[in-house]
Amino acid sequence: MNTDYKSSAIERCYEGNFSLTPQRLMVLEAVSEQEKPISAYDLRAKIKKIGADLNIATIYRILDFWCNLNLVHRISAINKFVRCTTPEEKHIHVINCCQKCEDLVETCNEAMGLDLERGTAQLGLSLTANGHIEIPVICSRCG
Amino acid sequence: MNTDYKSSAIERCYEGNFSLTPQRLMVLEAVSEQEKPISAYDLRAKIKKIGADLNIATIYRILDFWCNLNLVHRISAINKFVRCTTPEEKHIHVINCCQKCEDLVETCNEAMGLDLERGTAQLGLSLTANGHIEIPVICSRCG
DNA sequence: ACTATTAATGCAATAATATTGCATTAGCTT
DNA sequence: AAGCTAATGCAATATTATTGCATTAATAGT
Repeated sequence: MNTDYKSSAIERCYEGNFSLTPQRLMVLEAVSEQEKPISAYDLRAKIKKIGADLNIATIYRILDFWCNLNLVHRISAINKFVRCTTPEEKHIHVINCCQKCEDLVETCNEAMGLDLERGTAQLGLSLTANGHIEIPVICSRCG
Repeated sequence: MNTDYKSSAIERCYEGNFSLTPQRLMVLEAVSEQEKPISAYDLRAKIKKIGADLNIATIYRILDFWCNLNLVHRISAINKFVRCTTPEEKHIHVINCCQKCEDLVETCNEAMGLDLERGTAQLGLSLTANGHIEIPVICSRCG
């Protein structure tokens, strides 16, 4: 877990008055070590290897916690979780997820975000601030 | 199930040389009667009420079939299925799904589609033709 | 019409994902 | 230290989805 990432976590917990418990930190570490999205159960197994045995409900609750702080994203197309690679920014998180290899590229494409915002506004809808957008793609390696 | 929808179904089966079996039609009917997304299990229950008892595996397989023909979309954010409301068009399907009530608005916003395509291309990725994009929104009623 | 072949469905078990309610523990506040 | 609240533990269960193999239906070739 790089410094920026950890400091983002500390900062957001501080701002929101949430406690940065050992379990929460452990889950965040484990997620952030991964390049690719990981399932809640696999994450649990991974954490078990380093000696801690968290109940699956705890795992889900903690993942949920970090998702709300936007430090983790749930990739619903594949029911897996991944660290946010642009935690320092307040923006619309656009996540390009390869349909074949599950590699992903997260961007903070301003134009894309604005276009989406405009598009939804035209329909009388509002883009949810905290959500992220998943784009199904084929990456260069798989294409 | 309106006429356009049914004719799209017939046409696509014909073109792809797929058979339009009673079960497939039954599932398509049941999905298309719904405004809101419905889960595979609820769909099964619904079909059961009108006298047919399809195994859950069959339900999934058939939903998958229609998803591939783009007449049904799987809304992965909520693990539910919904009829495509713009079946006649070949375009990028943009589905705005309300985070609260699960109401959705499907559009074929050209600008949005093009912008997404451009955005992914810039990253060396290609938007998958058959995929759809889910946009998390809050609808006017829930906002 | 008959047979061979393939596609679709049935069936049952099971895998994978996620949530619930309540008990317990940990961390703050006074 | 006592009281309060938030977090976690625990176990059961709900929900979603897939698998392998058997059976049936549809199709094509003769």
